[in-house]
Amino acid sequence: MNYEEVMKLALERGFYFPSCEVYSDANAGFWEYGPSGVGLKNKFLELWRRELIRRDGMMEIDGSQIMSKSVFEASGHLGNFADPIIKCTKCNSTFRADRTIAEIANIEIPESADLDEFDYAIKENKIQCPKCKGDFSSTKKFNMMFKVGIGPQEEEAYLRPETCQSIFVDFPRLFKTMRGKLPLGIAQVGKSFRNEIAPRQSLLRLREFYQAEIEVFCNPNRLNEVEKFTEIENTIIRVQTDAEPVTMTCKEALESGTVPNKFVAYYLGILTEFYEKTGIDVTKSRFRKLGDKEKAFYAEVAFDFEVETTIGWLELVACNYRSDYDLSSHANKSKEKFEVMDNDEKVLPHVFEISMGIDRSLYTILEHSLKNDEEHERMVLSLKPYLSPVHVGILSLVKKDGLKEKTDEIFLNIKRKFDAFLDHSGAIGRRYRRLDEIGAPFAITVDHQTLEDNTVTIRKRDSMEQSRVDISKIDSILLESVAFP
RNA sequence: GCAGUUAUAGUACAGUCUGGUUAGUACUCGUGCUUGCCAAGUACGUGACCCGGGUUCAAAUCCCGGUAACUGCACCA
Repeated sequence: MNYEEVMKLALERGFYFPSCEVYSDANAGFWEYGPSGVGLKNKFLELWRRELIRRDGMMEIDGSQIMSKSVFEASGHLGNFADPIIKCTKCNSTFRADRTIAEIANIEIPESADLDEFDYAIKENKIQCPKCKGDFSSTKKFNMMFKVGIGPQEEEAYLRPETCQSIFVDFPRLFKTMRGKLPLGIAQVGKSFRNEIAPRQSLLRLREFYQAEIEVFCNPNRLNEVEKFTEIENTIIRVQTDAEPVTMTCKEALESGTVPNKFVAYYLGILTEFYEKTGIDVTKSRFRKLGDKEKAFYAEVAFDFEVETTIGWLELVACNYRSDYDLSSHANKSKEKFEVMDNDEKVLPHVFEISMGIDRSLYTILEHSLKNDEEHERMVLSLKPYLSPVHVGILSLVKKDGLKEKTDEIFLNIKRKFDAFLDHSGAIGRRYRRLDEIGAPFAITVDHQTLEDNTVTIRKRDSMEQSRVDISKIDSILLESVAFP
């Protein structure tokens, strides 16, 4: 299904919708999750915890969203997370100063250069607006971080532009108190904030968005000593270094040198296995190796995990080998020690990061799962049962003759164990269709026979097949069917 | 941020050009009846002109300004 169909479903069925929509000054780039969206998100994160955090023995933290100025001085975000921009005084178009100068005058000025340098180059080369030939204003820095003022003095602090900085600054304490041993994965789920110039396409480019980030701290001298590698050596991944993605096993990726070491290959493998279990079609995925110009300022090697959707390739996860960039920066700035012992060796750990965009992942799951079943004239959201916001609909065939009471009784017995949805009203077919659209894998219907022999029918979402089971079996059937893999 | 397009119920659309009665339709949603396993029928009901200003006796409709969404460009650590 395409973006429009997913959007319609999201609005009609409570997956997500614009923030503050009743007010006309609502800003672009902010969206909220409704009940169905929260259900899906929570279950997605539970799967993430199972498949990555627990599988690899990582620890999870929950840090502050507002962080002090020093953090971002050290991380480089105050210096580098800003683009030099110039604005045309005539038509108001905004351009990147470095790129415009490179394009027109063929002069390369690094983006981190002094602003004077850009102004000088623009003046010397008489560079004008490519659109209207107007003159440019002087160069300014546009920083994508939101600044906030703390306390009555409004002291300078920032909303985090990525969740991982808490992981870096917390690393010394966590390693000491939680009996850390390299390699050590530390994870965090939470919101990040970026003042995007042009937010677009609902969940796909937000100003306030969810990330699930993992930072794996490792000994850079032991990147090929990964025992767990055998678990994923035959897992198939798709890697793109040139024009087209190539399908290969993790072992082949390692041996061909496509992926630099066992350590990175292992995480690309378990990440792919995770996404396969979300129901995203991983044959439409790729790890795209980024060139030097595309990489973030802190990354040494970078792979973007991208998935093909109806609106093109979508970046869901950034995998960056950040080396010791972050820990040494924070060590220098804070004067704290970040080295740790790895057996007898004292090392400043390197970091491999798996930075997942949750909102984009949820969109992709919805797009890949939503099907138009033309034969039965219905939309079906074929979510994996363990990701569905509603596990089971509990329906009475009709309200009268005591069926309602019997249905209520069944609902009462299972509503704390499963995400169950009770519905008595309207035609039975309509109620099935509604459940199909929010991805409920099962519907249990109470009919007249139920009153005689204590059996109900269970309907499966995808096949629409029904079977009769004893009420006493409902628990165990559901337990097995909606369990995480 | 630039350009173009658009903005009417939960959703999709009509009406706007040519200002004028109670803003219409479909689906959805709620209640009743009916039926009794896949969006049926039937009756009733809830629900909307993006925001602000201007023109006018009168503005959903015309004008100006904002905001948002879509498309393209630019941007995307």
